[in-house]
Amino acid sequence: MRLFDTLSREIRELKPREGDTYRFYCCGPTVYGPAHIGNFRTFVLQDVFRRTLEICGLKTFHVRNLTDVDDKTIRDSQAAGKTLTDFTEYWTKKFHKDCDSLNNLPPHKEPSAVGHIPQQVAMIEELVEKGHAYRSDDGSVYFSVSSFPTYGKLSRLDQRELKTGASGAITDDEYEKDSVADFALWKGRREEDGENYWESPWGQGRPGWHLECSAMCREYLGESFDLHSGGVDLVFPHHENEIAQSEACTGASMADHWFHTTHLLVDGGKMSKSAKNFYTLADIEKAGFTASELRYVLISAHYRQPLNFVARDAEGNESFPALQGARQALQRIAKFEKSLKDAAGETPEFSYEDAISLTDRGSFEDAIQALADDLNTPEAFGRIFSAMKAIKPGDLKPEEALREWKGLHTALEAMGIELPAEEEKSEAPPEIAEKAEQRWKAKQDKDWATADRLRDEVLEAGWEIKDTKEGYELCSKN
RNA sequence: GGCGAGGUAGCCAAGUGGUAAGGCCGGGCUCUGCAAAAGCUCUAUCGCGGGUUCGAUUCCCGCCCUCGCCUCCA
Repeated sequence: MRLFDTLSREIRELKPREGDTYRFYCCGPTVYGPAHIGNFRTFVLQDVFRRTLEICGLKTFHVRNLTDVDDKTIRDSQAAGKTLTDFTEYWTKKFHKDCDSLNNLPPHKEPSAVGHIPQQVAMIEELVEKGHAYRSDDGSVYFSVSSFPTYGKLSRLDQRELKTGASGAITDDEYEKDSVADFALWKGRREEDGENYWESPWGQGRPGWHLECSAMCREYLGESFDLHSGGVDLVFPHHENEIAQSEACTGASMADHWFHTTHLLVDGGKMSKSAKNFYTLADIEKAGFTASELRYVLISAHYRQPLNFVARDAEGNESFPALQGARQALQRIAKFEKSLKDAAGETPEFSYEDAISLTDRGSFEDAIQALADDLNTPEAFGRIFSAMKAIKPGDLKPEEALREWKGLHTALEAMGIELPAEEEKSEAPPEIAEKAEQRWKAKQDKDWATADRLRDEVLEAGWEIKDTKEGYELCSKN
């Protein structure tokens, strides 16, 4: 598999450092509220990345952290009148439920910042010892950027002029540091932190944000590992600072490869609560769409391209045309899958593990290859649809149909796409079923006026009559 | 201001130095009493202006526009 590397700015072949297991770290969510669809673009893409690696024959070791202590978790837990732990556990559960709905494989390890305070403190001690960090008067400890000559290599900081405080986020009276570029490894306890503090050699306080990832990477993946991942916005400062901490501490190169996903836009603009275009999975489901349909949309653009999530139609109504399109496309694939299944006669159970071990993907090999080439999900979809067009299930021998069926499922598993279940045919209320039956009789008698009237009545009641070769079907419109 | 990404059909979105995948929507056709469903099929010269080249959407230069980052936002 090949993938673009942010550090070298090249598409590079992925090779595990050790054995046949690819070991990587993904920056996870800060659990202080529901994750939004932009967050999930990243987490879904990371999941497709992992699935592709595994289907390409590698084993993986996937670590993703939970940030459960920072300004926001402390602030919002206090506002909610809960302990930090109760508060973050609540949002962690929500996050896991959403990931599950979206069909993301759970990481092999999911460490949390609060669960790794000793490791973080130990790392700071090493950094202080080695002269890369200093304590300030308020009990905080800062990383000295000037002590780390290659600082900025990931974000090409050496080539930028930092506009100090351009984001408006610096409030330099809060903490005392030598240089604006320095960042906190440990934050001295403040009044507003309440009971959320830990003991350390520098007094009571809590770890800085960047540090947790460095400490947990080291704990579970060692000094050097295969790949580190996150959204583009993490390139600077978060990942830059992680590199500085880790490499200053261990002297070893932190990660061989850096994988960053570009942001999602909503209706061409940034998603924000004030613009009322801020969506969570719950919002999508409330609007009548499924997590699977959202997943389709989230991987419909290449990960290094901005993805424009269209929520409003040309009239400005919030009708989610992107999700409607996804629904149609998924239904088309589902129908094709059904026709392959019919042509094959019987089809076996086919799990993700089966997909990993399958070597003959038939006509869908091309789709897998598109994923293996810099995770080109839109190209993969294109190739799936092209293959579907080329295959005539009715003309295939059962064994050929089975082969294509397995190949299709493998391509879908690689992207984590779940097909919609077949439409419910029965379960219509008796009076609807009765009308449909009367309509069928009228049709047999060629009494078109009566037949059409009954069909319209049934339709108004929310059920659609579809004639088939043998008779008719009743489908719920809901 | 600095750095980065991007502008491809109504919408979404791949890709390529030799005249552009795929999906949605829409049109046409087939089938059907009609309809739905299904199948087939049609719809772009790639932001603008130069340059390099036999030839550029693809390379270079300039311009316009959009988006992101510039210290705790995936």
